[in-house]
Amino acid sequence: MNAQFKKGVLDMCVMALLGFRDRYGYELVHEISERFEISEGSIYPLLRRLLTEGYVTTYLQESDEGPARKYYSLTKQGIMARDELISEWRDFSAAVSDLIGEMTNAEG
Amino acid sequence: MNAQFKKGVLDMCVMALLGFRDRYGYELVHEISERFEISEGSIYPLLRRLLTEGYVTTYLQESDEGPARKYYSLTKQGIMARDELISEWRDFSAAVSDLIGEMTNAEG
DNA sequence: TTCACTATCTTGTAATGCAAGATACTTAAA
DNA sequence: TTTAAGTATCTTGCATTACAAGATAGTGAA
Repeated sequence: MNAQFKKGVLDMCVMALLGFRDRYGYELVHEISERFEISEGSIYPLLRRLLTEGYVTTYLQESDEGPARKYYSLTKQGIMARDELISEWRDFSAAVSDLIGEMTNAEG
Repeated sequence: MNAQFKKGVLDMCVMALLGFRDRYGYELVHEISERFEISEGSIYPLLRRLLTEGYVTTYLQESDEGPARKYYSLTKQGIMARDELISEWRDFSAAVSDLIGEMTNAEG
């Protein structure tokens, strides 16, 4: 999988998942991995960025299965950023898919 | 428009356009600009990369309207790279759109 | 001669995914 | 006891790439 495709999209996916319910980093890695390849080295720095930008807040919660989990919760700013990203993604991915469709259908 | 979304996608779009017919840099900038925002500072270095990787060849052609145009032509390797990228893009963008759809429809 | 348009190219910066590795808790097998 | 597997977080440094900004240069019209 082309790593470049994921640039910017990962933020959006994480925020979309957090919009549904709070989640912790490890959970996000596994959740997204069901859709496409992703590594922990991408998610943890990304979550830190979202925190710095005020798009998420965090709280610790103990677990019976291992170390405490750090849950992430989407803020109002996060919701707005997410919605903006999703809107841009829809326009952009549609434009790209159109272009590809036109160029490959008409190919000589 | 989120610049991050374009990472990797621009290569694919340029190669898709070149798969239809040979084009020169300035032309590509304007062609792609009809679909989404793009600048010359992205296209010319990108074309140089494609050349280095053997995905395109070039030839000069004089013009009545200004300086000579450098046309880019897709090689067999370029065609294979393009097809691979397009296949990955289709899978990836579908996965992302699905995830977003599921998370925003079911939102509380 | 000045401007607009056409056309190519370079430099430096910012952003971000990821490999690799460190740390630490729990449980179960050897 | 020791070892390993699974769960969980975090950091460092690297590679890639879009783009702003600016330089250069040809053509044709005002």
